[in-house]
Amino acid sequence: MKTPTDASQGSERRLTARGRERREQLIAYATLRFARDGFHPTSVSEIVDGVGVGKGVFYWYFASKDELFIEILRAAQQDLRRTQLKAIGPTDDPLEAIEAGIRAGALWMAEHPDLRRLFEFARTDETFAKVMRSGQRQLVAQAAQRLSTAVEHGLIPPRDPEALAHAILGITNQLTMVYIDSAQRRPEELADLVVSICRNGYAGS
Amino acid sequence: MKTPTDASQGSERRLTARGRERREQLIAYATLRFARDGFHPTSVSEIVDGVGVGKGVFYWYFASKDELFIEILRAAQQDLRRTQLKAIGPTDDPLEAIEAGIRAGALWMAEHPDLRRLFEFARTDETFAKVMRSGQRQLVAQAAQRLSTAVEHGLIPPRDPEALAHAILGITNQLTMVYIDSAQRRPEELADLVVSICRNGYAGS
Amino acid sequence: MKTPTDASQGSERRLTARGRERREQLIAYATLRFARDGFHPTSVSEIVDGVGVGKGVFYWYFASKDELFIEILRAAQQDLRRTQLKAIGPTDDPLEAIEAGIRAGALWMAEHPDLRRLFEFARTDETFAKVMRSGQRQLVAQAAQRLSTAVEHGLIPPRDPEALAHAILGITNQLTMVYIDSAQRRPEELADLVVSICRNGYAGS
Amino acid sequence: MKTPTDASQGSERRLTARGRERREQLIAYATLRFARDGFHPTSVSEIVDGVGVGKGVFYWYFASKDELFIEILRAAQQDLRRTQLKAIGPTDDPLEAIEAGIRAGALWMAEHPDLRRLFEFARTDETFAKVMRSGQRQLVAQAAQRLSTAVEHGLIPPRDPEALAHAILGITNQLTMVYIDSAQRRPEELADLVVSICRNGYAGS
DNA sequence: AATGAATGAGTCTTCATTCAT
DNA sequence: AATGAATGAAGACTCATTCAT
Repeated sequence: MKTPTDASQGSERRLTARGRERREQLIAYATLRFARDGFHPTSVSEIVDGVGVGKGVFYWYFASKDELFIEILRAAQQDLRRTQLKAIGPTDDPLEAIEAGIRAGALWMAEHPDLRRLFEFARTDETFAKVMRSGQRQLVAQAAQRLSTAVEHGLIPPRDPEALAHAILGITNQLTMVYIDSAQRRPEELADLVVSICRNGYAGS
Repeated sequence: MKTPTDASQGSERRLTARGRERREQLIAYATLRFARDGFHPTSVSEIVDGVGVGKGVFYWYFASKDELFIEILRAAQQDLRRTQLKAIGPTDDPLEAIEAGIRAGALWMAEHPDLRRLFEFARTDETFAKVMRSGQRQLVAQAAQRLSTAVEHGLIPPRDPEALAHAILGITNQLTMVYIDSAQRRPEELADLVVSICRNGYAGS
Repeated sequence: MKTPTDASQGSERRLTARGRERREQLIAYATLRFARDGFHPTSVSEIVDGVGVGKGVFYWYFASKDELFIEILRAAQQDLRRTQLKAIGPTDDPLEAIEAGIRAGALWMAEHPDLRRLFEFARTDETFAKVMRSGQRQLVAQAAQRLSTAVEHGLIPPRDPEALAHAILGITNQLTMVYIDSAQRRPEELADLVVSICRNGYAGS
Repeated sequence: MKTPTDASQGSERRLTARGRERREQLIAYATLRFARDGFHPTSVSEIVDGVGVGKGVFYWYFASKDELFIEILRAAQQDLRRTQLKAIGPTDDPLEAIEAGIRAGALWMAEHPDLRRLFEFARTDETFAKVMRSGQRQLVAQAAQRLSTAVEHGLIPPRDPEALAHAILGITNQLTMVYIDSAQRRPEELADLVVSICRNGYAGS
């Protein structure tokens, strides 16, 4: 019925330099607050007040609170994937690639505790779980691919590569959450720990 | 003229049989809805409507929505711990105990997908994270204790037992989430998978 | 997704005597304000403030502002139809019935200027036009039926009875609007005038 | 720097050819949307988006949304009156003039369904009712004048000419609304129907 | 124990309008 | 002439909680 206005259009509106800045400012501040207080408990009012702009500004840049959150999630997922790919680089050794991937993932999580929290919440809210599943699928597929190759080359015992990939994800999430949020370990230490446990489990040599 | 202390006191009020039933009914329905739609998106109105009672009933049995949720969380955590302890039984073999604990944990998660989802959300909301941390601390302590023993006995290589415990938790959560919610594996299969990966990691024999 | 709450249920909720009173009070005041200031310009806040209750009360009794308006329209249309039928009574003479119908319609409009204004607006807003069309269809059908009978009996010259019914409606609306809102004529006078013009047009004897 | 009087002055600013075009474009599109969706539900944003210009443009050409609407109404009323006068031409026969006026009015309404809808709404909103009343007064006065003459010449039975004029208006509005919006009759047919009913009522020969 | 009614702060969102460029 | 950005009051509606009965 109604022609959508403002940011509600599917395509992004053309923004000036100042506009792009404002947008980033809003995203940054919202990320902070969503991570600290939760998505639902953080109101749009608090966000615009925190940034020091009028309420309309928010809706000039984002179609809704949900859309902003989804955008944050998407960008973060993409950044994680890219960081990981860059870290792995052009290796031929599958085991090396796997380890590099795990390490890069753990480091990213350690260095982006806010985004990690958002991921965690998003998985629990059906509105955002969809987005998370799609992103996670890609992440897991990448890892599973490399694990599969390693199995074929006889470098690791045969086991469901997808399950392994998920296990790695679970370990990374949990250890990052516990040891980074409590500041008990530095990112590099943490990454080493994650790699070691992923590789050997509790009984491995 | 009755003193309207209601449920606000920490101690539970004395309830008739019917009262206890009502209370359970409310808890059960709320758990369902919190798991399906999320805690914040589910209103008290929806809960009482779903159960078919007036709004006052809710506040007769629970001091607040938050308190109800906390109670659900506490009871679930306790049930998980007890289930695990019972499954382990009076073994002397640390390795056996560890495996039994992991298996029991995975099974419990697989059989209580709603509660698992609530756990997941609760960890992301500062209001409930406190409760979760305390419960998780106990769970991890139990596991770490056994892992520590196994290390002392030379049954497994020396590694930070607490980190291992967390890793086990992470693997269990992640694999249960993925494979149970998507109905891809039966609980027992899933438990085997979790045990196997926890023990060996991806590279272990 | 969400189970509807409060008045959003299709069926009316069970109300106490006090509740029914409140409801009527809200309807009466809203009718007044919608008629005086227009539907869109009248906010729900103004309505509850005018009645002296909290904002939630409105949504306890009505699912939305739109629904309240539709209910007002429906009730008014029904009242008009019933008033007209009662006024016509069990006549055998078609001409008499037609005249009685016109007179009753004009009187009702003259005595309910607020509702007449609401009708007028409702016809111009696609959200409510549907409701209006359905009510008007019934009204016109009743009149057309009687006109058709009169034609068959040779009491009036043959002309499209439905068109005649609409013409009667148009005359009634317009003359009531002009002469009642400006207080230039009393309802009975007005009704006589409407009947006379409907019967003869400008050139008829 | 220029004094930013903009369109706020009563007198129109001097516009270039391109400017005049833009203005007409905005008026045309706004008319469309106001008629289709209603005045209140159509936002200025939607209008400028629909035309494909920035928001400032609107306020360059019009002092406000209300003013734009009033201008549309005024222009339409003027066009209707002029069309009617031109159709009547320099007749001496009052009856012929009356009929020509009715026919021209009905035709105009049939050919401008959007404007007819706007008229209808405008009458129900106190902000615009003033404008409508003034325009309608002129229209009715013209018709009443001719009816009065016809009465004096003994061409039609004596009846309040102003009331007759309003009745004609009511019939025209109602029949146009019903039969044009539903596309059941062509404008010329409709005009014939209106003339016939206005002349004879339902009982006239 | 339980209900219907009520509260009112708070939520997200819209929108007419203005302004700097 | 025109644009993107900004304002902020106002809008409809929600909801945890309380209260009288």
